[in-house]
Amino acid sequence: MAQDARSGGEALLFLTDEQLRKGIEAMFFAYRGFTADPDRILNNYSYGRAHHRAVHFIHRSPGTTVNNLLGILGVTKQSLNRVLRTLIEDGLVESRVGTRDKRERHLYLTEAGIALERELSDAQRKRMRDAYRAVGPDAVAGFRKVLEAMMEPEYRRYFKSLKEGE
Amino acid sequence: MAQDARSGGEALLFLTDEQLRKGIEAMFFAYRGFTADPDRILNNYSYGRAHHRAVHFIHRSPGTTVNNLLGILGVTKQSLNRVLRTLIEDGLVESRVGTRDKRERHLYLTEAGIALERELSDAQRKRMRDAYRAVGPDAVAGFRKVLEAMMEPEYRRYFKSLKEGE
DNA sequence: ATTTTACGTCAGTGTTGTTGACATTCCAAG
DNA sequence: CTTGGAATGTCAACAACACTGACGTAAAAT
Repeated sequence: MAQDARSGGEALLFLTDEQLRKGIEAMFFAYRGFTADPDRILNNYSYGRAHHRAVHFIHRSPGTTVNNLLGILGVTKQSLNRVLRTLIEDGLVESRVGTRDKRERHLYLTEAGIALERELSDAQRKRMRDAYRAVGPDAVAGFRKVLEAMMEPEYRRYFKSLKEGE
Repeated sequence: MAQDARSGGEALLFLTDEQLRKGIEAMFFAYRGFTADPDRILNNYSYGRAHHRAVHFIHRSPGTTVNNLLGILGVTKQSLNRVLRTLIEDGLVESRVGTRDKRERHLYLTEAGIALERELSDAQRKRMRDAYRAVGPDAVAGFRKVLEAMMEPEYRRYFKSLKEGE
């Protein structure tokens, strides 16, 4: 891959292969930090990240359908179903048959589910807040811009649609 | 970003739970984008992310030992060993007994290993470069700052030690 | 000589992803 | 109204990859 940074001069120095590799590794280590706290908590409940993701997005969009969740999470419905089944059995998630379309199942967190979601997101938010505080608003704005630019277009669209107006 | 730190004396508005949640979700979707290209490539070789990580860090630090790699990757030796064994069997990685300390195994990429590493990192760098280009150097600087702040201290130290001087 | 370190391996388990098969429900064409 | 296909979700079996625990070998450190 051409080292196009050279041709542009000083202004593009942040695009050297070396800089990009640092960015890649930073992403790797940061994501581990990002998931470390929830992972520890989930371990106590013998749940995994898949449970966390399901709980998170059900919390964000109560009443969402299984199919909806599939699109967001990007896994097979069978994989999601296993996770949902345990969450339902354990009384953290409630599944209601759709009234308009009885094929659909609408998903809601129970009180216990809300409690777990809070425990997880409190921990994750704390890490995010500490990081944000350490670097200041301008850096945070840049952080968010790069993350958005890195998403697959399909999910970027979804993400942006959430930003304004929920 | 609709709200900003400047408005109405709310210097900390970017720390609201809502803003933090957006950051968390951005991280989730971005990381998926970040791994999407390598995942597709690895699929052709029937390798997984674990192989990618091993290949990446052996490439970055040729001659690194198994123990070293364990520390960086944060997995058990059994887990790493399974991956290394297939990479060695497939002729992508070479394991040489240490000369100074014969207990150690020093790991190197073979020609084939270097080729795979290049294929993977070209794809990943391209995504990173496109994202960087889309947002500009200031945003990238902020991105990097937040990522560093989000790492576990132990790995942040390691990461920073790589930044200067390799 | 004994202990510790580095590495490899075998066995067992759990989470999470996959495909394949199947039941239910909706809807539209005949 | 019936029927066939599409959509939604469930169950079963399997693969990848993480984990723990136990054991073995070799070499370095004490």
